[in-house]
Amino acid sequence: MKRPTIADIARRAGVSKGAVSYALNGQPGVSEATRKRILSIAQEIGFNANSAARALSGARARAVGLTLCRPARLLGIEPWFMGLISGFEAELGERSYALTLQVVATPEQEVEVYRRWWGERRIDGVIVTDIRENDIRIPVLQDLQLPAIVIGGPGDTGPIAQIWSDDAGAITEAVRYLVALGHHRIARVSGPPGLLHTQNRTKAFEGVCVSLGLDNALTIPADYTGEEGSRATRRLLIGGDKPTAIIYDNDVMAVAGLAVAQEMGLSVPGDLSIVAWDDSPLCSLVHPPLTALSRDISAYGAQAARELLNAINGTKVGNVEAGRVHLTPRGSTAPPR
Amino acid sequence: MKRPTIADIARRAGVSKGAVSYALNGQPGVSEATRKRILSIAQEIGFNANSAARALSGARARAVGLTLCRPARLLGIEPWFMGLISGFEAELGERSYALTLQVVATPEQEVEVYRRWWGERRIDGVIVTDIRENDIRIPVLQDLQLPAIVIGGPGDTGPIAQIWSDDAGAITEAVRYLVALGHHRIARVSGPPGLLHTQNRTKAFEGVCVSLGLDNALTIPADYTGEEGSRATRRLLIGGDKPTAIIYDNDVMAVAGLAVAQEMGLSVPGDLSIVAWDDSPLCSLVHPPLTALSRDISAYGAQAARELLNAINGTKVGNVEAGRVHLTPRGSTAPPR
DNA sequence: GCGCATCACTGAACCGGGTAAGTTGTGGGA
DNA sequence: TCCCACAACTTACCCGGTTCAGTGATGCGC
Repeated sequence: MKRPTIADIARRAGVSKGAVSYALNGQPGVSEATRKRILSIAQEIGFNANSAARALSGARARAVGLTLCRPARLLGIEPWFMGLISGFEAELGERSYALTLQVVATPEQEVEVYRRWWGERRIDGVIVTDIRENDIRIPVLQDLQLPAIVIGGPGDTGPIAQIWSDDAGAITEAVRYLVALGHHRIARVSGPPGLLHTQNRTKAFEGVCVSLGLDNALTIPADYTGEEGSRATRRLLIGGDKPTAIIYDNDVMAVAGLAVAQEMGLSVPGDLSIVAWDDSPLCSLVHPPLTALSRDISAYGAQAARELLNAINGTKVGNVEAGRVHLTPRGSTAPPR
Repeated sequence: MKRPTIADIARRAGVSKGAVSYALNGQPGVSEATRKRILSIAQEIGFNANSAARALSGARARAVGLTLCRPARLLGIEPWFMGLISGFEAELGERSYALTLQVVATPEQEVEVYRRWWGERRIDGVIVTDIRENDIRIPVLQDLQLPAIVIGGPGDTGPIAQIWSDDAGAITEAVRYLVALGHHRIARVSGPPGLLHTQNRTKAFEGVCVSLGLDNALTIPADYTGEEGSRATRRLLIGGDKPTAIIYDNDVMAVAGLAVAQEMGLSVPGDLSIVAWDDSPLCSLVHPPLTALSRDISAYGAQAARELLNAINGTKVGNVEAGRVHLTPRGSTAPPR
């Protein structure tokens, strides 16, 4: 089955290729009558512009790239990325941009993928996640002049726009809530300490604990996986000065923490309160359902996609804060016994 | 920053564009010495072939497409798709094929996406999941002559190759295991009844139950979400003739079922044994960890990608069965009280 | 020494859209 | 009546690879 081209349309409409191109792209240079005729022929024969030809003639590839840099076993379970992806899609699909995905193991590989994509002209821009301090990807993107949007921050990303959510406000709300319930010994199991938003959260957590007079606020670093979440939880719960509440930096670790508590015969929330950062269906799935810091990840992704498309189209893009994070209390938090 | 092209390489090497193309693609027509010179220049200036130009000149787009047709809230949490994706990637990345993703709401939209991709020459082939009886996508793919591989089956997909895992063998193993533990009343909570592999599993489940003399084997249809998993579990557990073991068609519903049991004060595995189909980190995350029917989803995805690439390259592809499914006993199964 | 095959390359035509520059045809104003 | 402006096109070239038909030069057998 031969794919229809603008030449086919031109032949049937009795005009030149150029006229068809103008008509299809809403450019001036054709009469309204001709434009209508051309559009209806295009519709009739099911015409879709060859994306390669379009991309080749200086225009856009009409695709954006996303690299996923997580170990495979975590990728599957963490709802975060899929939430983001479905948010991107909602926005990209509408403007018929495609999303190109690549799973990588290290930031170095990520840089290589960016370079290749750029060289191949495969994409018009990229979405950058899991930003670190002095992230090696930033200078490369600047060098390639590849439009980009950074998810996570705030931090120093030079001219590349960022979008972030109010981590400090969120953790303040969570700690205040736990304190209001009567908790004094609150611990936190964090994500990878190299990540910028982990650092921001840690700073904020320590700040609010000091300001509320909690002196033994402890953050144990982990890596978002269930294994490390369990390990960190065990470490916290076998100590003498056990916390009565733990805040986890993602849902997976929180669920793992809940399992450890149950396994050790502790009652949740009686003996231990649990708060998960980033709500997801996972949190409501377990028993008791987990109190969580919720934000609309899909909307977050959609906003990021919009900003990226703006950056691609040359609109000046500033740093933006995404929608608010709020605490969703569920069964995993209560006053300590 | 200007992207290097083969013309740049040609100029520096003092040969024609054509010679460079032959050299880079390992075609005959250039001497070994010239080829080496050209390759080293390409390396030096960081050349990457423009994918649009390549795709335009009759060659491949070097990309494959995957549509995800699940409600957004399920997409995020079900590890299955991400497992598949990371498997595809492992294979595709090696041959520098890109993966293009699109989230859709209905099979009709999926068909439209296929048509658009094909018209735009954006992809060389597609991976089709969640196959149904008389699936509307099959005739469209045949019509477009778009290379494809169907994940799931076996079933009638005409000339399009399929890859599936041994569902019948798996469920037989699970039921035999539960019977050996002493269970007589075994129920199952299935995925959407419209899906081909749900039907295959249901048929096999009923078959093995009859052959083992279990007369009240009940399958309650659900849709893979936690909500429906909970609902189905409640329905099973409030009846008079309660099952002592439940097999769930995915991990999410199994975890939801576990939560319902705990909420109702039932002990797992004392009062109720639980088996999850498709193992994932989620199963080991909860307490007690779930006995599961494990298969290497990532390897499954990798194999599917290989088959698809074969189909794209015109190699005859037959239907294949993926690696074995095996039972991984964990803490959620025990003899009934 | 001649003819012929082979090698190593060149030149040019494609692929299918985008777009600048050129060409009509028409109407209006002076 | 002539000139000019403008709409409504057409023509031709561009993007950057791939590929096929040619073209010298070389080697080899007889």
